Amino acid sequence: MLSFVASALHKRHDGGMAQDAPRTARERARAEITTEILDTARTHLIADGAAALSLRAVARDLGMVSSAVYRYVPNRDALLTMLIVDAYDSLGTAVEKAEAAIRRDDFLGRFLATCHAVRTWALAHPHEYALVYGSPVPGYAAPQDTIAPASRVPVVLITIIVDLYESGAVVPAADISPAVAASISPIQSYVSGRLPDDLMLRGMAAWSALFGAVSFELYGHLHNVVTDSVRARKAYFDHQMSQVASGLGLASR
Amino acid sequence: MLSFVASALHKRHDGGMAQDAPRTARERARAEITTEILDTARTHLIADGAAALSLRAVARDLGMVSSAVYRYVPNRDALLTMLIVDAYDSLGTAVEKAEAAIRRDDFLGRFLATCHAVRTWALAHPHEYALVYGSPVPGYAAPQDTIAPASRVPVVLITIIVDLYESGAVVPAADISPAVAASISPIQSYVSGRLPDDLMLRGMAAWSALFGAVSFELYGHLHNVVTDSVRARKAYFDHQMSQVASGLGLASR
DNA sequence: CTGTTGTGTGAGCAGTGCTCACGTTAACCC
DNA sequence: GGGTTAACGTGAGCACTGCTCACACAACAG
Repeated sequence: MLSFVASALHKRHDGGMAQDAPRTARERARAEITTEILDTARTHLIADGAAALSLRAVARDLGMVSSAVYRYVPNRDALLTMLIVDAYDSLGTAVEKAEAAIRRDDFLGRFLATCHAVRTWALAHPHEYALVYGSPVPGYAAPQDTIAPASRVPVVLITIIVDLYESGAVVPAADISPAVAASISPIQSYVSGRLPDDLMLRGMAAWSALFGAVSFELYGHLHNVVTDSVRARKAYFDHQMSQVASGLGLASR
Repeated sequence: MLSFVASALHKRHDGGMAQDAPRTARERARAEITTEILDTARTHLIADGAAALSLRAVARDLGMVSSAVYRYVPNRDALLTMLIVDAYDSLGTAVEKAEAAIRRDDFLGRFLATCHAVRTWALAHPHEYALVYGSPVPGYAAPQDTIAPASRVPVVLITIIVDLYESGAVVPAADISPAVAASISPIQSYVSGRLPDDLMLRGMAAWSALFGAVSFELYGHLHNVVTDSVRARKAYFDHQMSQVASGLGLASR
């Protein structure tokens, strides 16, 4: 189940959230106003995208003066970071929920459910997807707070592959070159080498292909390439992900 | 060779470029200043990214007043569009050149050369790559001028696959569902059905996987996943693209 | 030579992120 | 309760952005 991975990844996150509820009126107000700021910021993000998100506009909507929001948010970048964490978490829960609904021994089904959940979420939240998987704003370095929520989808994917591997349904190739094996040591240390290099690499290829496909569709690169009706787009995506699945060793059907 | 595709795609482009040289002094000056604006804009883009590109700053660098550049460029979006076309063309020539250097019957070599050229160009021009393959700015619709330069890389990939197919080295599967086949009718009409649906779909998967991998690396999603030394990143990419190639029916070695 | 058309100028509008001195007000300690 | 401290809200202000407009001037066409 790889629960050890999930717990390790969420430790910091849960720890930060586990602060007891605010006691004084001021702390209550601060927490409330902070979430109000985040909510209206998210509304603006959804409506107009990250580039158009203005701190002053958020302040206006909340009936406060622009400089007042700086009591709650250090600067615009920090606001965006909070929205990034939000988006990762929103995608993460959507994917986890969809994947959990599939019978545990239906590995292909679990993989495809994950893919569909990612695409569906992305189509429903294009600006949030772009904020997270699009080009990072210049000079912006992803802070520590984002890495735990960001790894929720990869954890789901890895878990599926670990389960698949431990079921014995797939035999990994052994001939991975040392240089390639060394290159993925960071991620391998997360799962404590429970997954053979070959399978880990194939999983990462699937991960990369999944988000590549979603990004292409969302950013308009399929224009004049794939018919842009909802049905056609879905049929195309389904087929491509089945193809990716077979590359993972998941028999189609 | 698919030259009919290339010529069809570049017709509009060449047609637009084929205007005779400016005659009057005024026209000469206009052309010269326009390219000067584009050049310094590109310099700013390379240095600070698209979001930080300021029309006023470009004007300052050129020693002219900000409102003067509006005589040459309708607005900021148009400037960005010109830079997008530039970037597509820069990537396109880099890829075409790298692919052309490989023996024509070495299909795997041609594919890998294409992949490497894309990655190398992207690493050398991160901001231009992000402008083109990153999240589109909100409310921005890719204008007609960009589609021809944008298709240069896909044309290279398709050409490789057509050559591979016509060599008889790969046999396509026939059982593509009608819905999936219909979904790719736009791109199939470009190559006039010269490629079986199965191979076209596998080519598009490769295309999508290639840019997915490059984007992940460039946008920092491999952080804490793949060792971030140049060697490791290259080894990882090489392996993943070989994997993609074998999905295309290109025997690895 | 005269009119038209393209080009450069500077002021100006509306908006942005962010800072700062200034009162106010709530929480805390004694 | 009284006094101190720290958080909070305010409005002005700086430097910047995209973009428009009336105006002056130079180059071109007739």
